Amino acid sequence: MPYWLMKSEPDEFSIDDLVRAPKKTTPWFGVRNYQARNYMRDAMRVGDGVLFYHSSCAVPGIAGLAEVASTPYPDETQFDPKSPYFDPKAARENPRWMLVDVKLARKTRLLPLDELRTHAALAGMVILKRGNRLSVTPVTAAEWKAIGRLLAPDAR
DNA sequence: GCCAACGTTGGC
DNA sequence: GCCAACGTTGGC
Repeated sequence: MPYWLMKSEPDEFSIDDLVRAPKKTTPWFGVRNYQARNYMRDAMRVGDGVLFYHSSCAVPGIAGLAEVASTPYPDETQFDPKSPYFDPKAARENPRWMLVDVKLARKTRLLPLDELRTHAALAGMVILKRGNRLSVTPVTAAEWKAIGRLLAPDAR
């Protein structure tokens, strides 16, 4: 599965933070859900496409395109007692939380959740399913392509 | 290993 | 701020 959607709360880390990041790359820290971790640890490959999604904000939606930029490695924040993501059960010799680096491809116009819902081609997206809370979800090639069209530089 | 209680997510 | 949905925890 070479395409993914990854949620971030813009108050915490936004597309503009990624634009400003060194090498326009960030470790995708703070994921504390096993299924989401497993996608990063077991399924992602360098170069996979990523939809950068803003959640828990005034207008949730896709804010940019990115790509997986590293193989998996331990999330440092799990070892830091001062971090909100500290996990007392994690140990350096036995890390519990793994992440990948995510590199910006380009910031796009905001493609709101409301708009995603209007497109039949996107009706099956995991993100649109009721009760979905997973912060990392697979995206199909067809969905990726449809979103690419909606986000083409000359698209509305 | 079950499952009730609890905590978190995230759209609204 | 509300609350539905769902994941995790912990007593048994």
